[in-house]
Amino acid sequence: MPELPEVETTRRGLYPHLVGRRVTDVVVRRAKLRWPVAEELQTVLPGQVVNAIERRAKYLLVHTAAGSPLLHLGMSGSLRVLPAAVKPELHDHVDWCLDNGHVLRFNDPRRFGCQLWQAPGTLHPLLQDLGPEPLGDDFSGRYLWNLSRARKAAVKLFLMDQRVVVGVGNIYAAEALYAAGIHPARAAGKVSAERYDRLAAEVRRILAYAIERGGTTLRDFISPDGQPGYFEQELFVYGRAGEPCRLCGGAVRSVTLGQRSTFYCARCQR
DNA sequence: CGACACACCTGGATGC
DNA sequence: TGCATCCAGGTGTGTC
Repeated sequence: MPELPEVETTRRGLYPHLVGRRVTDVVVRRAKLRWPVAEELQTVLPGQVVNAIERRAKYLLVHTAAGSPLLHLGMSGSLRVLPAAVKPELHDHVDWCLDNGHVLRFNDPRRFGCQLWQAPGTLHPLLQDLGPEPLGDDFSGRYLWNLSRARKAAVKLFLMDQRVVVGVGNIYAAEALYAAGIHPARAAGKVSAERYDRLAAEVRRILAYAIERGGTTLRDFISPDGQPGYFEQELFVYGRAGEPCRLCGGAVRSVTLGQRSTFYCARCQR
């Protein structure tokens, strides 16, 4: 369930358990993730102390003096810190053994995630073409408007393009467009500056709110429990095809855009 | 470049 | 109950 809020929640949850800890060993049970687990995870990481955990887009960078593991959770990945004695289960692909008797355990049924390596002083190629952080100062309605002028693609696909802005996945793209009153299939180049201002504001508001709500799942990193509960109740359109729009009562519709399900209200979004 | 289809993988829900 | 089909929160890659 990793969209940007979940990745940020993961970062915050891992921070107190990892920073200052030494990695003593790395156990790879299944190396074949989206890409093979980087060799450096086993040849360089053991012995290193974690200095910080950074999030860039939906990636996590675990900084050490010798380099930084670059992690992505894909569609189904999760990271937890557990006592080393807890037996690994199906799809627990990688363990980082820590110097306090715990392990950082990576579980990912679909294996779309990855564990790569960024050498000190370099920027990993996967991070090179990313757009601005949606919660940062470089992201604004004006920025979106400027970049979109010649674009014919649907505004939803534009918003989900990680070169345009990072971190907006299928759920939050639908929710932000709904909140901004913009039809997801509208050509990106035909959205006005004013409406992009609204859209940028809604993206920020919704992501920030979700991160705030994600905070309640921090305990999961020690004792796994249920899923974060914020979305089911708080989504306005995502996954609600056929159900009434919470504002106008009209039926929420579903269409496919860019091979992804897209939900919207035809009355509230133009 | 931009736009788009496809690929990667497993599991859960649904339908017959 | 068993089996086929469809769908899922991401994103790099290849083609036009």
